[in-house]
Amino acid sequence: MKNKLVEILNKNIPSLDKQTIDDLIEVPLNSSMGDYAFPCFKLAKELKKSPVVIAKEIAEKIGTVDFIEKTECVNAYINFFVNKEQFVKQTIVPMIQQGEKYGIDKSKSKGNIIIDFSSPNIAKPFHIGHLRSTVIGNSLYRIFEALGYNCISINHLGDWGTQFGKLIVAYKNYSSKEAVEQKGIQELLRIYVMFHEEAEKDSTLEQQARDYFTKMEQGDEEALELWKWFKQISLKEFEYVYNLLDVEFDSFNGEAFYNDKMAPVIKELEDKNLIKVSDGAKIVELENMPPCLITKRDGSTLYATRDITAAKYRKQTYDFKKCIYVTALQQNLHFKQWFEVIKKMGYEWYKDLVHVPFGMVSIEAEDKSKPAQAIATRKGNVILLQDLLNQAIQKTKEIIEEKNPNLEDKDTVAMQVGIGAIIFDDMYNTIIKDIEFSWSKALNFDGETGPYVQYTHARACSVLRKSNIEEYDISLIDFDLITDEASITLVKQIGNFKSAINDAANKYEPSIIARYAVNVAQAFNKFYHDNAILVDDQKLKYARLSLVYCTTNILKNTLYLLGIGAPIKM
RNA sequence: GUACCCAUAGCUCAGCUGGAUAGAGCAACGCCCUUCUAAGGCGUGGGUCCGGGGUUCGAAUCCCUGUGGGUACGCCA
Repeated sequence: MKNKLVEILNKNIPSLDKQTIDDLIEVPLNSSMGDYAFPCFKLAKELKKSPVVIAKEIAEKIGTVDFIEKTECVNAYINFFVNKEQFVKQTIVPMIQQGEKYGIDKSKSKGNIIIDFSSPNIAKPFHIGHLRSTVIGNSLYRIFEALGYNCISINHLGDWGTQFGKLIVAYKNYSSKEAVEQKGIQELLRIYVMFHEEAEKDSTLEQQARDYFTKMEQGDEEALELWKWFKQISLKEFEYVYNLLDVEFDSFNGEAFYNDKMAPVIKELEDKNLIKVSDGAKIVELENMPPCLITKRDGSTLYATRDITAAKYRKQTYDFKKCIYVTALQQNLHFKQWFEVIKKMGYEWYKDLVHVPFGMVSIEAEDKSKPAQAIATRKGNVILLQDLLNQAIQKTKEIIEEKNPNLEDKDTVAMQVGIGAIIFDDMYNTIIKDIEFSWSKALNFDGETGPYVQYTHARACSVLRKSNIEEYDISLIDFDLITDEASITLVKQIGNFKSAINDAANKYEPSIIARYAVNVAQAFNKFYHDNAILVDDQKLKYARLSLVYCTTNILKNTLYLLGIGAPIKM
């Protein structure tokens, strides 16, 4: 409908092209100012007339058009009031025709996009700090897939480095096979912390750890066996969390995977004359930035070396359209640096490397007047993700017992809602913002929250269920029965679904989907409150139900895009 | 010291590539369940959009600058 308006305006304002007109058209917040509005300020200069006069002239030229009921000039704005029936029909018809698939293109025809996210360190517990990357990455995966891309999720595990030397030494000194098998990561963490405590007293420990890591790099069987074992134990525990969160990875190729692939890349950098030696380390000098370190004095590799190598490998393997890295903002410089190195190597695809940074998570101090505490695994100042999720599930169970004790399959619903609340909360704000974790806020399910959206969806499902209508026949819907303010607002909102997805993708910002979901839910709840749906008047009932049906699909899909389940009862 | 990020209601935040009276939620207070799920809806109060310049017909939005907070700056990741 907007397109048609653009056509008409374009005919009457030849000096502006369609794109410009399209950009200028606004949707007023208040419907008393029309459904679309065109501001004439920009035309004032070239026409050398007051914008108010221009607005009037254009409005007169346009005259009457079939789908526009009324045109009104307010100051320099031309406000268009569209024909409600046509507007509703054009919005709703494709949604009914495409059902659940509306707005979701699963063709995977637009090429490959890699999303590198979650990437926890092996042998350390999964805490709320890891949640953000996981949840944001997963959502971006689903968003880009909905736009027709083939997404590849890569968990770039932190599974290589001196820390594993430390772990081996710690294991040998302070633990046993039985203890690790029984207690898993908890035991690994315990001995890792112990190692650092002991290392302060015994300075030879650090050297022993480095030696063990060197052994690993040289392929020492005993060391590698232990490393593999630690990795396995960690992965098993991570799997548990990923299952709860409903996150899947196409690849777990972490840092260790690139161990034997870095030498050729270093050679390439040397061949291209990009390497300089500084204090024994190999570096690439950059403009307006500190240099990028490629190898240490002792010749061993660094973070950037592995990222550059991984990027090259991924380009060769997947020929990606984009490679997206979801990591904390603190790593900004690191990514800027090595992206620049890729550029200097002459690869045009450096443009397709995207860092999606997010803000820090800290933990609210018990005494709220004091500053929040940074997460510190070694100091024990952590909130384990498992604990958080379990608390959320528990809280949800209590609410269900109170509000809907006869609900069937309470456990499944409690899981979907409890976890949904946590996921939603993490992505409701612009991801760059820091989060100060607070139990009371995380477990609040009122207002703009995941459960609110889920609840709205369940409510809508309930109405559909009671209607006993399975399919909607467009030819039987009287669109002119949808006229009230609340209904029209709802139609406008659900009509924004596709642009919300595009917007979220362009900005790498899942919060746009989350906010959109709340907007739709609010519009639906208002509609639900104002309009009885299951009424005796069959025509009216059918028309309103068609709206409920579309809303249900939209809500379900917004939740899906965020990685959240949509229970049909709660 | 240099670079990057942030600053909007008591709190947490929206505000699209500048546009018509700056919006939600939480918290507070009041109202609405004999009607389709009250995890809901409605209402009230609450704002020098950090300060100062500039660009513009028009700035919370763009530019410059100052302040406050955060983060990062060669052998960790």
